[in-house]
Amino acid sequence: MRQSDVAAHAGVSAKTVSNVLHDHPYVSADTRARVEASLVALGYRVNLSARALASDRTGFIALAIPGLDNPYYAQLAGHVMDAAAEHDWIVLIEQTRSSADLERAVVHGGGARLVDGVILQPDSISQADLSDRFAHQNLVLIGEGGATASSDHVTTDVVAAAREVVEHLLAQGRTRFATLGIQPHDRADASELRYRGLCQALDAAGVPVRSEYLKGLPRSRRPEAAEAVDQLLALPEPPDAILCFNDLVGSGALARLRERGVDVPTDIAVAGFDDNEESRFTAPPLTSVSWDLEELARRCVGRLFARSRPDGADLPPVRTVIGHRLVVRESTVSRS
Amino acid sequence: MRQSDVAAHAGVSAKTVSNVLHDHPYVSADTRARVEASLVALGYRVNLSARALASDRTGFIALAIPGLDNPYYAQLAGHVMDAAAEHDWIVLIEQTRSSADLERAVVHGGGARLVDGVILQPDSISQADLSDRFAHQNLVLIGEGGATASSDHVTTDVVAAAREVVEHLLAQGRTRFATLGIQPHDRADASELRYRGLCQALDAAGVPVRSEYLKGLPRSRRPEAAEAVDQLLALPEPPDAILCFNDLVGSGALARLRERGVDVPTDIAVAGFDDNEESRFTAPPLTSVSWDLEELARRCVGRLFARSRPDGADLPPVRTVIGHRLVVRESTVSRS
DNA sequence: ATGAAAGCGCTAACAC
DNA sequence: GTGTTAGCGCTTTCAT
Repeated sequence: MRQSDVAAHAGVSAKTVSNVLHDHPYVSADTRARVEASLVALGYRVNLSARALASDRTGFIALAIPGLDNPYYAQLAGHVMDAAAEHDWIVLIEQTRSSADLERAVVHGGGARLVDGVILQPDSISQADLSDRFAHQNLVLIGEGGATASSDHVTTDVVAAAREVVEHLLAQGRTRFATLGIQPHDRADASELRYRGLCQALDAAGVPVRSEYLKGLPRSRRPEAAEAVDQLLALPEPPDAILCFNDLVGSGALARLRERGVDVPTDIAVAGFDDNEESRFTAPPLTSVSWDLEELARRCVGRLFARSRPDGADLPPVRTVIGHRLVVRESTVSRS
Repeated sequence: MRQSDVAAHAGVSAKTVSNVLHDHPYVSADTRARVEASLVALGYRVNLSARALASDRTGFIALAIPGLDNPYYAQLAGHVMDAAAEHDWIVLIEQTRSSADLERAVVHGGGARLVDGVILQPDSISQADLSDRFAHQNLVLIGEGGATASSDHVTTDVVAAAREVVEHLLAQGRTRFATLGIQPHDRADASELRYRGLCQALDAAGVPVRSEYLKGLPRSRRPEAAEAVDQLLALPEPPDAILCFNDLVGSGALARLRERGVDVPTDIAVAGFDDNEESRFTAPPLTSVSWDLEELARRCVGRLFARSRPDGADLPPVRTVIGHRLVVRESTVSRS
């Protein structure tokens, strides 16, 4: 049951058992075989607590995300777990509920230094807020924020993505652009950066950005979208396109537009971000930006792994940008 | 940083520090105050690995679910994490991907006995398959299965729920009942039990169960539902009601019916299970069964907690049934 | 290539 | 009430 039991059974010392377990090079083939047989015979299983105490590495990493109720994060979590498993890491999921305090707590070390590293998707605190003195050594930031952070950083190019969506809408002849959950000077970087992409595309096309069309949302979820849609429809000249913070907002907006008898995309086109599976099944299916989440997860875990190695702590911070793809569906283009 | 450091700082022994940390009764108010001051001054944080090694309790519990990509499980996970936090437990999420092997592995002890207990939602193995010799001591089964298991068991009354849905549909004048992902003799208990409820309601009403209307699905998700819907529509006499395994299937079915120009609920009524948030936003909104997931989570964690106490291991297995509620929406009843 | 011994930070008996 | 002592099972120098 313990290593020493296995050692006794195999007629070797505990150290040799440990060597076998860790694929240590200097073990004779003969000894290795005997030890492995005993391992199996006794049904040995490491005690991870003991290993962690002795080695000062726990085998856990934390993934701190706003919440699992957003399918985007749930999917991300799944990919991170898969990527982590490749390095024999177990993932602890921490829901920050978009609380800045909880996000900071995670950066500080998450309670009781029981993780070898942290992957944090900040939502309420901006990159700039994560000043260097707070930076946990083994921290990877996910996000769309600027390159100011001193930590490793795996990000999407959300400005470009937003620009592409808007260019697509412009190509469909749209001119009155509204947003849901996307605003300048938003508490969340993610909102602000989408706004920047919008402006870039509109400025290039000479189409004005009209502030009465820019609606903030208390939370970026389906139920919150409905009221904002009502406000847009109440305007003297309603928009003919709505750019939504993410697909949850898009889903809520589509439902409300349908209730109100507005035809999508004829009257108003709608687009979102994240490409949730649901968006293939909404009425109509929702045009969205798809991120390469598997790549994102692999990169995050990879950075953590690199830093956890000997000398890894000295590596300079790396910024990685992962790809995206605009998925056009019938919420922006009528089926011919 | 360590307890002994705190002890030195406060001028007491490590044991006293430990006593303070554990709210041990016999500590003088004065000593307690001094130790707590030192705790704060030195920024002490327990080393959970050391605590786990010494106390033989890790502070972790595992939640084994098919996958986070189903919002039902994501929501459940959130509730379990909240309930666990009340007992200072940290939740390890294990995705079984509905693999019977992985589910069994979890029951066997989940890798490296690093959890104080396991909450398992079996999907591929039936309750009967979990024979006693496999039963982990601290195991709580979530499910709709029978009462045969020898472990603690927190369950919904899915038979009654299915019966209620069907009674509701019968009251709307429906007579030709189809199913998606619901069949007799299904590998999954969950499917079979829904079927049982269907039969009970139909038998009582004298409405026949027609086997050509019962469609199995490879997986209970949105994409899988479309093809099965096509098959139903191709029948000489299509159904006028579809009972879906869960809301994901319902969502996929609604999308396909819409594409095919079938009016819901006029031509065909559709109902599901789980009451995903999405179901309030589908076109039309989906009638569904809502479980009290928070209660479910609290009960599961509560059983684990009871068993983890001294003498808790001797407690007899408990079976708890949590409530449900039929949420009627426009997929079964036209807005007047 | 293998063994001996120390110690990771904490908890739990038992003594005082 | 508080201190002393002895491990928990593993890794890690350092010998051999």
